[in-house]
Amino acid sequence: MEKTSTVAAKGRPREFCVDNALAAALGVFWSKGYEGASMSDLTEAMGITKPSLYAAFGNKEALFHKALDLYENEKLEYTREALKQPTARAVAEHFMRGAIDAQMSSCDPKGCLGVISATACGAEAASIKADVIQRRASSQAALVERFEQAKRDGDLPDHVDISGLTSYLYAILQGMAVQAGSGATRAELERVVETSLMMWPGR
Amino acid sequence: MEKTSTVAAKGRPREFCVDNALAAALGVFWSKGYEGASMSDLTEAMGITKPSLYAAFGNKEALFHKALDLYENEKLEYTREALKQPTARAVAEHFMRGAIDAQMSSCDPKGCLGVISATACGAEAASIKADVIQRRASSQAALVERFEQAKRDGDLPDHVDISGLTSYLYAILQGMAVQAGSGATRAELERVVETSLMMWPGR
DNA sequence: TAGAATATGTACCGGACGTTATGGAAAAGA
DNA sequence: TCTTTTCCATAACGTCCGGTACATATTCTA
Repeated sequence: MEKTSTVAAKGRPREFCVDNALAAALGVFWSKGYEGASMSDLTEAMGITKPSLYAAFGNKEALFHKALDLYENEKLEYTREALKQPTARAVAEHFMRGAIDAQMSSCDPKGCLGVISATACGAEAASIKADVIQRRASSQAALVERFEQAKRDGDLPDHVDISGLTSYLYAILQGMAVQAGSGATRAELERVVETSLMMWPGR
Repeated sequence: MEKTSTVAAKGRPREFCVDNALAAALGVFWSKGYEGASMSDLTEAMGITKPSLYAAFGNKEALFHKALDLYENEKLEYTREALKQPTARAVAEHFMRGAIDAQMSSCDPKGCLGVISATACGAEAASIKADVIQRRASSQAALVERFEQAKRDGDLPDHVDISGLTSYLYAILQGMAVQAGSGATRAELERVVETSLMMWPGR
């Protein structure tokens, strides 16, 4: 007796687009952080009232998790693209240049939502922080796997510490996010990338 | 008619040690961030009441700036020590190993107060963020100067982008702080440092 | 056309926040 | 001892927080 996703809704239809509202909420969380974003900030940016928000998304925390899903799917697509690059070096370069585009987009807040949410330290953000850290771990695991493949390909020297190299690359990405959030220019971040690539093994 | 800092205070002497209280406040800010630290958190950790806190430190923001002074003087001493190292590589290594000690001390909160405060995004933290960013800029300028000296010493190749190299090293340090605050182990951070040193030019 | 079901806007809840007024206790100088 | 100064403690202030009743409005089903 599963309800096939019928087109005809029962009651009064909502007057706002859930996807648009969620995108607006993501923008608020991204620029103000989880705790820094008040319900008033959110409802104002989303163009809805609080009861509508609670009816559609549950509560503030659930809204954040959904915004984080959207962030991963839309803004972090470059990370999945990066893993498909042919060499370890190209993977790293794609990661870093993609991070610049994502963190310095003129129409999005600066910095990385993951870094912002993981360094937010309030008590109420504990579950938020845990979610972000877990997502990062699985993303990092994928990169480890990619680098191990690179080593099998003879693309990375045998003596390389894969886990260390992965954490190292992530550290650069996170540091770039910190700097992007602190007012760094795109040119400055590009010089960080150039410097990193200068040091990267091979070529 | 300047009042020489007389030893004899007029009225009733305060019953708590200002330095100890400030150190306790630093611990709270460090682990909870500026906005995450409530006045109740602070007064409880400092062992004083709110009126005492306001009388001695002004308000929450002034207390934070003084805690930040203490943090720079005590916990970031290794950065000034690092600049005295003989080679650019030794400077970088001292920075990174010092960062591990500072960010992973067993008796201090994990991570870096500067990174935490710069990524805190609430509206009330704007002045806090500006202060932290400004301090970081002057610290970074000192490292640029040190690397320029290294270039003059023939210690860094001429083609190196000093500013890029500095931002790159800071990015690694900031990324390590993010990871330290996210539950990374000391061993993991040490592998980041080893990887970074593996790639560092020279030796 | 009645009724069920859902969305909306207003107005409000208890609680935590940073900050301060008040009142009394304690220690210094006279 | 008296005055002055500064301290400590309680309790309250006004404001904002996340979250919610309530009544009204709009759609579908029957």
